[in-house]
Amino acid sequence: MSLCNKHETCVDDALIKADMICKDKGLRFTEIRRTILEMIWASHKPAKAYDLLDNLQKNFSSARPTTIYRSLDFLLENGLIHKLNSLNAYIGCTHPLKHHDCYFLICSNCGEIEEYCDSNISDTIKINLNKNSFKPRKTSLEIEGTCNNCL
Amino acid sequence: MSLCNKHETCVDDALIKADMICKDKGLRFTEIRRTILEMIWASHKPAKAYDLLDNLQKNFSSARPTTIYRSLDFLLENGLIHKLNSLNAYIGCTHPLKHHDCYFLICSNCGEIEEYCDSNISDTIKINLNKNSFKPRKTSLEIEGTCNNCL
DNA sequence: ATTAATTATGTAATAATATTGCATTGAATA
DNA sequence: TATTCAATGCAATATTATTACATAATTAAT
Repeated sequence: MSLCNKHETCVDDALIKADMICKDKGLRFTEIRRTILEMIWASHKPAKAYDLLDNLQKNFSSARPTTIYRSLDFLLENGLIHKLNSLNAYIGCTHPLKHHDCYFLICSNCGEIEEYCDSNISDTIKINLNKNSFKPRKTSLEIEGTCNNCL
Repeated sequence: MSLCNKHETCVDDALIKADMICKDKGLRFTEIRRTILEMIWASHKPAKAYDLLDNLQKNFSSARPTTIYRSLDFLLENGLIHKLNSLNAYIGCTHPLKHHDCYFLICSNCGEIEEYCDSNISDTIKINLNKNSFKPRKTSLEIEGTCNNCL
């Protein structure tokens, strides 16, 4: 939690942004989807699908794995969350409006994730892919290590 | 297969290198481990654990999921293969001797993987992590897109 | 307003990926 | 040869994710 210095507001911010984005795109931000996004934002730790399911079932007793995965797909497709492939886990996107490439610093000591967007890195990758004539669609960069706080 | 222009020898090369590395480090490169590495190298497509299992059982009928995962762990730990987190699949390492950071170009059209190692990218990442005082241990960079050949 | 079309959810089953724990075998070492 | 440690055998189970088909809710068309 330490890397978030305004956790009281960051969840609300995320939900408000999500509302805007969905309204804008004519998407249905249903109660289930909203609840799942809220649960994901509740910590800065990566959320696991079946933990989300357990939680969701407190309010939506009919929830099943599909319920979760369908909502996760929705949230992923619309840039509201990211999947951390190396952890099979999901985390809220901090900038769903102006979406550019971003990567993740995963602290294996405290479990905290930092979404870090740096155009230097994206640019370097782009330049080198051009050299290699590869046309990228989706980049996943996950760096496991020890964070600032834990050092 | 197209990106490999000497497939007859590349599998053998990989096995010879693996032999050397294991001998050097005093590791036991058992028949099972060798067979699995060979199966992984048989294509430049990512190998799935349970496909490897099916294959392995032809020669080692007692093979079970643990058999595979234990060998995959061995091969991963010793830098002989990589795991592609975004695909839950495994691929041979092209330079197990001089190991530096490397990343993967995944063509979603033909399924081919290219292991691409570029110090520009690793350096840029390192510099930016230093700025951020994060101490990296393991970097996973996977780029999905369309390869040279398929364009 | 009513119907039709589309999207979201309910529900069950199952697939795909991976791990745990304990027993046994085999290789290396003392 | 006895001992130790590493590798494998084996069963069970945990974790992650998808498929298929039915029903309900929302939106769009008439």
